[in-house]
Amino acid sequence: MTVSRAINDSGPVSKAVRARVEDAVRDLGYIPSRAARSLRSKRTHTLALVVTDVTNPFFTTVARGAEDAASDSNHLLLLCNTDESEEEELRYVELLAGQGVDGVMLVPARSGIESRKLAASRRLPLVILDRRIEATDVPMVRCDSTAGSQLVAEHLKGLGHRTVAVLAGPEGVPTSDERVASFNASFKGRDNQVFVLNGSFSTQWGREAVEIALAKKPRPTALFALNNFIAIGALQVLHEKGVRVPEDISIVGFDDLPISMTVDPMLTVVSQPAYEMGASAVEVVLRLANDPTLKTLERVLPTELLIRRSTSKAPPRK
Amino acid sequence: MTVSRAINDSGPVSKAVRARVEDAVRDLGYIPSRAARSLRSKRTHTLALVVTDVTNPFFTTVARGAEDAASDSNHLLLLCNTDESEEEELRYVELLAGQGVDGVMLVPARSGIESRKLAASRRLPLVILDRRIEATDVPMVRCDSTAGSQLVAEHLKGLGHRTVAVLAGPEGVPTSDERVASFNASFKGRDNQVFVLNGSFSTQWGREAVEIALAKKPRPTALFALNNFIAIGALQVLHEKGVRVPEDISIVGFDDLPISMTVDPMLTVVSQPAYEMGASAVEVVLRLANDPTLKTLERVLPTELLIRRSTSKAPPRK
DNA sequence: TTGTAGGCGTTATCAT
DNA sequence: ATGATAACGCCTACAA
Repeated sequence: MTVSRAINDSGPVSKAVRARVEDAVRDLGYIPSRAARSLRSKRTHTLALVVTDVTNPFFTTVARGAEDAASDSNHLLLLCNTDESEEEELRYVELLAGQGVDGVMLVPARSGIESRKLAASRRLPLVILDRRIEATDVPMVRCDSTAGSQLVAEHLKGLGHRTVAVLAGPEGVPTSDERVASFNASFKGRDNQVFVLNGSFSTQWGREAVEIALAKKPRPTALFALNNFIAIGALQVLHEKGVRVPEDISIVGFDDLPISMTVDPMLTVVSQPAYEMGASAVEVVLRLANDPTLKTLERVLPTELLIRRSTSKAPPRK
Repeated sequence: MTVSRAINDSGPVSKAVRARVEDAVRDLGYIPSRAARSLRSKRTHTLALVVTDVTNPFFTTVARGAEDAASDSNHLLLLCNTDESEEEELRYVELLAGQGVDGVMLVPARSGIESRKLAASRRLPLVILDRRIEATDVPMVRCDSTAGSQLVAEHLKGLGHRTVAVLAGPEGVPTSDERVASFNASFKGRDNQVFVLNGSFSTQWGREAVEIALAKKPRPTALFALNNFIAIGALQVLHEKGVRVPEDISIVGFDDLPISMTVDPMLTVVSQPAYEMGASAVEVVLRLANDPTLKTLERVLPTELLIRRSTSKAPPRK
């Protein structure tokens, strides 16, 4: 007991004893057992980040922000990948609940309804990350996708584009649906036309989608890719086919690639503060852990349109 | 007790009782406490991956490979970033030891000597990842950097290059030193010359290093960047200055960028099987956890030289 | 087939 | 200022 007090500064300990304890700790290489501590305190000093795929530079950056913030507050970070699967998501949340993590930051595959129920029943602090869902009883940390899509719509309209193909993610995934909806709403106009192509958030789909888009009549003069992978897949195919960007077709992406990963950043994109999102989520989930009665809050981080060289005036119409 | 048996199939339980238990589990949403289990069993079903920076696509991919493998064997994965700092590394390993993780996969900042001592004294299964260190008592999973560098040396020699600048990482970091050494050894030749520029594994250093390299006399006709960030930084500056690749200068990188992240992969690189490395490390660390007497083994994965468009014949010498 | 006792390593609480 | 006791939730060993 005295040792415990000495180590944790959790009570009075005489100088002499404290010194003896410190010596012993050093000599024995003693490290307190987290398992035992957790058993007593119900705290594991561990947070979990559940994303769809860390391999996506956007989530990588979120993860780094989260790990830094977690580390600052003396927590460890568990990383989980769901690959957009609701079953995987639920499996992880169950595992994490049993693990007794202090909090979970979740990028929900769909509505996250099961995960939310489970977390609620286990009093597991849960924060929804990146994606907006229909719920008022969960804290959310996300970016302003709506504003981002609106900026894109304005930008393209301003350049005289009338026909745009939206290379979207899976129908039903909130991020994708939301971006589609707000783009549609803002782009609406007398003779403006939008083709929405739903697929997946992958390079492969970007490659396929751009082929489909190019075959549409009338042919779109601009593309709006709803995430970075889709944008890259599309650019690859355009490059291979010799379709010039932006002379022949304009393209806008969502989610920037880290500057440290591109030689010649030319893609006009909506960029999101990924690192801050991760850090912010940790802050929110820890606050929730310390005060479960916390009024659920929604933190919306600003997006930004970075206009680069992949967009230009629409060609004159015949 | 009967409940425990029912849940874990660890002893005889009558059909009737088992059913009742299952019902109760469902009704109550009961999930066993990992903390308590760990306290008894000394197993946490958690592994840790300690890298220098997840943000590096190479480590991102390693992490994904590790998480998939961990998940397959029913383990969770903790992620830690050291930013090449030995203190951070040791801090994490201590934390992880206390946490009682089942194993640690470590990309050592330097020699990892302190971490290894600590792990050994705590009987914490430890696998060294990616970097070769001077030690025979630790399992290692890494790529054949030496062979990779040799391939680069042969390739450049074959193209007639005589003067090469190696844009290296920090002196003392095994990966960097090893690549430098084996490149030097293989490139050696009558009037061949190598400038080694030590810095850090960052885009920023790539930018600086290329400036230094271009100022050298005689001016190098080829650059060898020892990781992907350095290569990108170098390419950025070359691009900005209008130095043409490969007409004016050839460049080779180490570590590929995921194909899903480049529009026009043009960089000749030594590519490493990052995903397999992560998966392999999990396999090794789990084997070690199950059999601490395991003869330490070294698993060396093959590297590959992907010749693309950033290298070409050296210009004729005056 | 089921149940009891005890201990894993901590720490809150109540003595001394 | 220090120590004894008990309990966190689980599971091994041993009865019944």
